[in-house]
Amino acid sequence: MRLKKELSPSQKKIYDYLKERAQQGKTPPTVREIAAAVGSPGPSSVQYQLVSLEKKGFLKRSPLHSRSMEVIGLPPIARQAPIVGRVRAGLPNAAEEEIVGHFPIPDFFKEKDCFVLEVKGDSMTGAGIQAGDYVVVERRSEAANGELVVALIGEEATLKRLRKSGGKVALEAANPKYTDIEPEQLQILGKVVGLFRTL
Amino acid sequence: MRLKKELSPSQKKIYDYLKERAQQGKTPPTVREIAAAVGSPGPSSVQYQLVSLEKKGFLKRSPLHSRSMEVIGLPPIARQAPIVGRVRAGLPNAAEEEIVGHFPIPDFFKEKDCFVLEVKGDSMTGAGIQAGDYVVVERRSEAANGELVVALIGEEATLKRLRKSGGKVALEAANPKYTDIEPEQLQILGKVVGLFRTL
DNA sequence: GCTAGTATTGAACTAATGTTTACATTTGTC
DNA sequence: GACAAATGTAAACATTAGTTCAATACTAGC
Repeated sequence: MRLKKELSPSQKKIYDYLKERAQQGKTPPTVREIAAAVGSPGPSSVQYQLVSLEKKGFLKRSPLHSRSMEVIGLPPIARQAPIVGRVRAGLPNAAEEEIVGHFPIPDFFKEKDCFVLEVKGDSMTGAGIQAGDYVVVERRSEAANGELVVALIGEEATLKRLRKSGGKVALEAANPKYTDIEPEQLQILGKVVGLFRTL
Repeated sequence: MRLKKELSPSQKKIYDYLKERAQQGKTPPTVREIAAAVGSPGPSSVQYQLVSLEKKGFLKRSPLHSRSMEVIGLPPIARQAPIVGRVRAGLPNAAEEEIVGHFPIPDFFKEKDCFVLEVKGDSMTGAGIQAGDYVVVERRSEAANGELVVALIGEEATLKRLRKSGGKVALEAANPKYTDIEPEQLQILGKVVGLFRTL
């Protein structure tokens, strides 16, 4: 997009202001707020330019509605998944988990119901997951053989690989230090779909 | 936060509606829009509840301004960094890169000027970075010994580990398949600070 | 210099929006 | 059942905000 060439200085000023507001997540401004921001004494000049900007395709507005302007071409807002500090037993949808923060997740996961966990131990280093990593977990109660899952064993949430063979179900660590677990009762909280690491 | 206990049904309806709008990135609604959404025939009932919600500390509003309500306690908007498809030579701040998308990045990087690259080759598998990963890169023109950097060699952007010994500078792959490079001209575009992988 | 298109300004107008008031209805409590 | 508090409704009011209009300056091209 080669904006600068097509926009007059005052149009660019207005456009940049709108973009800034949008990226900060604030409400779109009123015409008079824009006027104040760009140093125009009245709303009419801004109004004129807004029409121009809309004609050129940089804005979308609906007439007769307050603050109803939208900059075209900005990335949509990122969804945030809760970082749960401690996963509780019980309903997987319960809002009663300990939410210690929020983590933005990419569009791939748009439709999925996800939460984020900080990895504590070193039991999955063999799968490329280290302590301190954040894993994105899709909530589901079942998983296929070989998938990385977050499972609840007793009161503890653990990150393991699921192994199904015959009627048996096992949770396998990816670190030889740990031995496999074959729990009597297994509640799967979700499947690991993403991984974020700070370097 | 134990909302349900403290909010009447209609208050919760309004609160949820406001939260939904906010999380979708839309503009806050007008009192009458809320009324329509929750099935109230007029604006005054909603007005009454908005005052209650504000008293209870769930909202912040500034009177006499349209659409000026803000749900308290929502996570701030996530910053998005551009995914650059091809890094060009020249100014590191140039807006003329090929932006192929946007990627949300966590708060840690709030202040930094970042961009995101999709990893192409397998030259860094030894450092736990695979093809298909997305790396978050902080723009800077210098880096210390041992840091992972994105550097420009000729026209090509590559992901390597920087080695400085004496007066010499080398770019080291983390895969024995590749040999080190000691370029005559080295332009560092940034330092790798984060990594995202889809599993 | 002249003209056409563009940009700015100030004032006024109208629709939209927040607010208030008074009254009806529900809900909970004794 | 009676009362009080909370809630829902309806209509009017006041302010804000989007829009229009006429007048004026500014610029580019001839």
